[in-house]
Amino acid sequence: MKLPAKTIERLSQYRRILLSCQGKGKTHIYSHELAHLLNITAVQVRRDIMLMGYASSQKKGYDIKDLVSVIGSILDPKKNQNVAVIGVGNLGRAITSYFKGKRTKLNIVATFDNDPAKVNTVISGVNCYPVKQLPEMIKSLDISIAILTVTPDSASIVAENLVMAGIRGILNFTSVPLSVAPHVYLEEYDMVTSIEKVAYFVKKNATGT
Amino acid sequence: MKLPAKTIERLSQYRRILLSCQGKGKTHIYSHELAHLLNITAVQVRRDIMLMGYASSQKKGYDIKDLVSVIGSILDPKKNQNVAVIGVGNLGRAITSYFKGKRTKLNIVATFDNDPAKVNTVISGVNCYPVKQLPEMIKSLDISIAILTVTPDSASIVAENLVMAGIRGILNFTSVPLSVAPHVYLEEYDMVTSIEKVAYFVKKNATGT
DNA sequence: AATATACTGTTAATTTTATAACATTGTTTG
DNA sequence: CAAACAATGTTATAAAATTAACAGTATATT
Repeated sequence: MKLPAKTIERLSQYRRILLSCQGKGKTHIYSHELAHLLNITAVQVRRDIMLMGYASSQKKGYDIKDLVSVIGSILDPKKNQNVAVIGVGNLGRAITSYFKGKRTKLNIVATFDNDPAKVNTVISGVNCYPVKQLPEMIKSLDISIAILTVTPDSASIVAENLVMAGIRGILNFTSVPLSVAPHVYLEEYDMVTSIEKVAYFVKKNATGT
Repeated sequence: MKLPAKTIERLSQYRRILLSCQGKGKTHIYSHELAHLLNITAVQVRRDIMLMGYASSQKKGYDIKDLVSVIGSILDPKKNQNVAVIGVGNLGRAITSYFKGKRTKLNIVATFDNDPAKVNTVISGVNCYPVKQLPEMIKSLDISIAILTVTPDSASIVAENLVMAGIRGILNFTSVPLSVAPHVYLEEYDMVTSIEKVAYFVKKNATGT
């Protein structure tokens, strides 16, 4: 089964919404309800669900528990995937604390920083190691995914080390575009670009063009 | 001129790269050089540049100064656009300090928080106001864009207040999908989704499918 | 000066993503 | 029970984004 990348992104969002509904005691949900909560169309919801191969048994909407389980069977790994955050600045801390405990199969198990004041401290329950120890810790903790929140000047070299240490996926929050071997999945996100994009469309709306 | 949203995102990235090259004394750049630095194709670079309506005068590549100026003429507003960060947690701080001084026409002029310990402090040179003062400050400081980094439970209500106060664009970093009036440009980014996406493709690569 | 080279600018084709259309089916209602 | 209704599942169409193809042109080369 080969799902579109955009569908994968939405599955993650569906699940969060569904879990939240479940927490409120809801057991079933209509496609248009889910759509409304995410500001997308009901067709898109149904199509995504169809692509997963799930079909609602009733006309009372989708069974939330089933849906969560199906999404989990697609998104979640069989065995745990371990994640590291490289760079314990404000952003690294935000991500670590934000993500902590969000998913059971996907855990942040280590953070890394060069600052001696940060090394060996505990951030949201996760220990901070010196960047120098990246290779050994990646192996010993079986870390497959790295979240990169270091300063721009060290981004490239750290990424290189990550790849050499055997990392399989990188989520890059630095402003430096990375280049990695093709077997490493790379996702980049840049906040300044997002802000500039919003600014552009705000300006565009204002001027009417 | 109506440029694709994806092109707008890339223009922002082109500019950053170009400015960095300029800082190194480079005056001209080939499409394939720029492409390589961003891990995209040279065709895409040329196509984006074409869409802007710019043409290189020489075969020595694009004049960097000209390109930066053309991109600026598209992305930058005539008069300053003011930005506010709502929610001074780790993420809010990260964004504020990260963005500070990055662009001349786009400035973070205020932060907002409910925590009395944070109110009236200065974060990266920007003053923090109580959330209660949002409406008046948005007007008096002429803020058109808000970056939302509050806790999930208050995201919706804060967004509503922002819209009522006359905000024109929102960049939403909370995990709560927002719904705003159509005249407000909304961009959402969720880190957990990004991490889960990376995890999915790492898993998928590993299992060979 | 003619030819090869290397790059750009543009149109065409392809791929990806989203939307629309519609047939199907359970549920409700008169 | 039959008709109307409301929801889903699926195919078809449209829109957006990327990639490919190729013509055009300045520069370099012999």
